[in-house]
Amino acid sequence: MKIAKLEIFDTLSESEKELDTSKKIRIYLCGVTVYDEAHIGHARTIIVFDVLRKFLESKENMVEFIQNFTDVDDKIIDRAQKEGATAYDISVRYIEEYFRDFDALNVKRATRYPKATEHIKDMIALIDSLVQKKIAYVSKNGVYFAVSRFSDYGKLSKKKIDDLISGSRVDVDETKNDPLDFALWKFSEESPLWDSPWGKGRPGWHIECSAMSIKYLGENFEIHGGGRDLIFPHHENEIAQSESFTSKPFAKIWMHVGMVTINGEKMSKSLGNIRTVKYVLQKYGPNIIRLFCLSGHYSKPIDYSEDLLKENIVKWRQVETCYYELLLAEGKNQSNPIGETVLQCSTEFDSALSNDFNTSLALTAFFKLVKEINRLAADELLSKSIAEKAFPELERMISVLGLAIPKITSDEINSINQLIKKRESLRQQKKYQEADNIREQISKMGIELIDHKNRTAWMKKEKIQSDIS
RNA sequence: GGUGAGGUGGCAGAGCGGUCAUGCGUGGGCCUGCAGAGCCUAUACAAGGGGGUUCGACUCCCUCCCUCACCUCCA
Repeated sequence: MKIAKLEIFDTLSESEKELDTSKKIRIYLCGVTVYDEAHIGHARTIIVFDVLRKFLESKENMVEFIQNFTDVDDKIIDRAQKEGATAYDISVRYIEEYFRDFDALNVKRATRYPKATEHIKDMIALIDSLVQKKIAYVSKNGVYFAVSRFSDYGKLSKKKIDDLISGSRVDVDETKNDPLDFALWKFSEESPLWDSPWGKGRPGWHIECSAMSIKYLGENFEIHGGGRDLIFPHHENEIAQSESFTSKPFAKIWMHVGMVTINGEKMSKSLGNIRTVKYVLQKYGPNIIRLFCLSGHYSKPIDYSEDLLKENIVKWRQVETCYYELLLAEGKNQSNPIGETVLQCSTEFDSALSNDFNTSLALTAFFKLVKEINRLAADELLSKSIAEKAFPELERMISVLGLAIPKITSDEINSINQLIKKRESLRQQKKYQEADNIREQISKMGIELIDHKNRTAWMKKEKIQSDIS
């Protein structure tokens, strides 16, 4: 079933804009510069877009999702020099690390991950066109985009050129015609470098996204996204380059994700307050991180704290319980006390996400269903037939949110069932100590028993290091 | 200084011109051999300050205060 109407707040027009879902939805997300470990700030942006994409796909939309790797950059070169490695070595290493982290976070791989270094020709072609149009000029240190030649400059970040100049902290560079002009191509004699019609060197940062998004998604695609901190100058410059090149509006919707803060301050390497994805993954696992990252509206900042992460452990346990209660439900029950709730929660879930992608409200709907199922389960009102109604919808929400229930094998199931039987008979004989020993034994397999009045259910618990219980 | 986003109960966090979600936490009770899960119930002056509009504002307008982000690289 397709979504009736999906609206996303567009930074450029400062209003909610309807996403055209009549055909393939093209999304370009500015990815990471691969010079170091990814942190939770990166993770939030990428998880938000991952859920957006999964939501769209769950609604039968075709999505083409492109996320770049910036693999040529001053930071990469610095890092390489420090380590006596090549820039290439560094970027290859951190791309590998990237996939290790984000596969573990259950992020679906993008349609493709273009790299800057593999698109030098496309960038040169774009720059060349701008030079021909006299929108870019060749100077002593490189090729620059002349901001004065693009009258809409500042439209995305709502900045006025005069304000930018007066408040500017940019180093005065006499070789530029205007302090605001930015580099499209930087001359250099040191590796990594490529030939260009203007001289050896490497591309500026912004041009890669213009070149690659246009190449893979066309000149006017649906959504261009990234962290809020990219609005200026990165996305502003992309607009200037791209629209000067194509003479068409660039992305239809600009979607920006709020920063992850820590003690109220932006998480960033330069402030030295980052928590790497690896660190948090090890302590909390992917599901807790995802619930945390989706707990507030994507456009607002979210403050990292271990207390909040821990709060999500409780919630995650409820999801696991719910999943297994449905999985193991048995027996017949004519009445269906849950059909309405399922439909209602499902509708609320979709409408929350359709209304500027409100994951916070969507989670409320999701947990409403989870709690209702758990309540029925506790009262032994779940039956196979009810489970069959609720399960697909629950699984759909779980998969849209990108959560992953720990898998269980049929061998495990068999041995668990046997142990439960044994424990049951011991309990009937009131041999509680022995029964508890078996519960302990099962618990070591990562299984928690849930005693109901007439039968014992169980669930497989994800191992979470920071879970005190 | 400029631009933008915010300030909601112990914490997190939505929506909304009128009945102020929801979750976590906390108190009491129930269920259980115990534990977990679950249930019932209670809990909070909730809205940064001050004006205004309105029959009525947390929600609209003005003003002041505060926080954060961007203006250099940044998701």
